Amino acid sequence: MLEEPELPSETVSRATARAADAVVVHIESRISVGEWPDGAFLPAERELMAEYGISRTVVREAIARLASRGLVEARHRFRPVVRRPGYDAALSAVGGIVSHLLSSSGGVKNLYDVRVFLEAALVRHAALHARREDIAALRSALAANEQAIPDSQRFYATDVAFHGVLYQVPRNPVFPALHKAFTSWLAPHWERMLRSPERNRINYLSHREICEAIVERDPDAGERALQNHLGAAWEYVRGTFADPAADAGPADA
Amino acid sequence: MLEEPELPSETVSRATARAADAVVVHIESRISVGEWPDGAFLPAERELMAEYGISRTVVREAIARLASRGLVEARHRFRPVVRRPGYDAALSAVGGIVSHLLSSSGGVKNLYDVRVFLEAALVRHAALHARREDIAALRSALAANEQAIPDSQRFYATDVAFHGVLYQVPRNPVFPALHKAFTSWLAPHWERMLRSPERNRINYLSHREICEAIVERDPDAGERALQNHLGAAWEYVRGTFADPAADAGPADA
DNA sequence: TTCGCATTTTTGTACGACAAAAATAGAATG
DNA sequence: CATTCTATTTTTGTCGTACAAAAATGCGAA
Repeated sequence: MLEEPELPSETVSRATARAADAVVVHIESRISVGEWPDGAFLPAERELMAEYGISRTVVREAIARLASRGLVEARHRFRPVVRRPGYDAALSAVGGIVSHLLSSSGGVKNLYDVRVFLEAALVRHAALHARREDIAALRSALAANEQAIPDSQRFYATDVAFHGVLYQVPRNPVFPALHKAFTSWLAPHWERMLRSPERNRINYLSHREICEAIVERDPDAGERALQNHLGAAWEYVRGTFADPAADAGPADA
Repeated sequence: MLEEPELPSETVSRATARAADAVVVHIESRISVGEWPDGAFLPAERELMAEYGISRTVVREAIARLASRGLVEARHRFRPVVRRPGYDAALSAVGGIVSHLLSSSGGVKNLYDVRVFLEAALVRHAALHARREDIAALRSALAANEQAIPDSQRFYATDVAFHGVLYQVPRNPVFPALHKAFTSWLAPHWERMLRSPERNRINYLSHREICEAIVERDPDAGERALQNHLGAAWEYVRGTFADPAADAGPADA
């Protein structure tokens, strides 16, 4: 069924294209066409060799490139698994660089500020456009949050879930993906943050304030509450990493 | 059946990691330490072979992985160039996946909506926090925009620049990187959009409205103006790509 | 000096090989 | 019969070598 796929090299206009590039493009198209459904195994390397008439070197390079682009998930010594790209796959692809950026001066602060900025806008949006089911989800998450106050471990999970509801309100799949990305990127710092039921209680009250503002359809109050909430949280995580430039902020501990 | 196989994605904790992984990590550290400054050439493959005592296969895989993460820029048949990762490098790393997402149903709309959402928030922020120099930059961009009305080519550039000023106001390098990413991702669609001096004039007037709202410190008016502006633009680009799900919006041409 | 050409280096690709891990088949057991 | 353990076959990760083509380099000529 698969005759020589002809490896057209016109895809890359400049310079002589790598052989692997054409294979990458072709496999990409086969994936997006649906020849291999999400979760399917890619053919063995030798099979692809035979199909495309290329050496294993090229096959491996092509697979590596596909893996780096998130279209296949290649675990060590396992057959590559086809992954239809999603918004979270896209964001996990940046994970590597982001980890570098986070270790650079001010990286955490920059990323955190973006999160605060985005989430403040999300609260405004929720206050103006949240539907009944959104508010129900928010209240449910808030209740779970309250019940978890004594258990810091569980509180963190419900905390993340509460904020996650905000990302679901716009009904745009990019936002939940962003939420996942933010939490996974910033999680290392949060986990080092000292926790306590008292601290959890304060955070819970902030969540309730945000929730109430949304219910009251008051975007300004919601935005203010969220900025206070996350601003206070920043003061707590600030000490968990050594970043000389982090002190550039309001100089008070 | 995919049972969750405990996902051992810890890069190097497991000893069974790929040989290339260790090399990648080491080279990463050498780059971030500054052993090779930005723009320097990476040593030849054979040299790295000798240094790390590994085969060329592994060297090449390591370089490919570094390239996919944006730490080196490997052009065909040229020595890899070291690139200190920045926020835009991070976002260009997602480019590959995003292009797939854009071709999927509703992908353009989702991304565009996120842009509108973010930019609306940026306008609010600018209206509340723009400094004198920000407003000067905004006015300057607006003037350039006005002068470019007859020349659609140049108008597009000044259009992008005007919106870019909004991303600079928060003084957070993530935002300009996002602006670059958005424009490059959505550019193919914009370029196919038909343009005309009349259309340019309308867009310019929208820009002026946004600028005035910022100067007047009126976030609500600014947000409204921007949403009208980008909403109208969407109606114009909507026809430039064939996406059946794009008609889910208000059904009028 | 600068330009053009020949030589060397380096990259891209191919082929073959082998150890180790995974996948599979087959035998032993209840 | 189903199940578990074992042996065999695949498959992957890595290595080595080889060679064409492109780039880098050096060298001679104008």
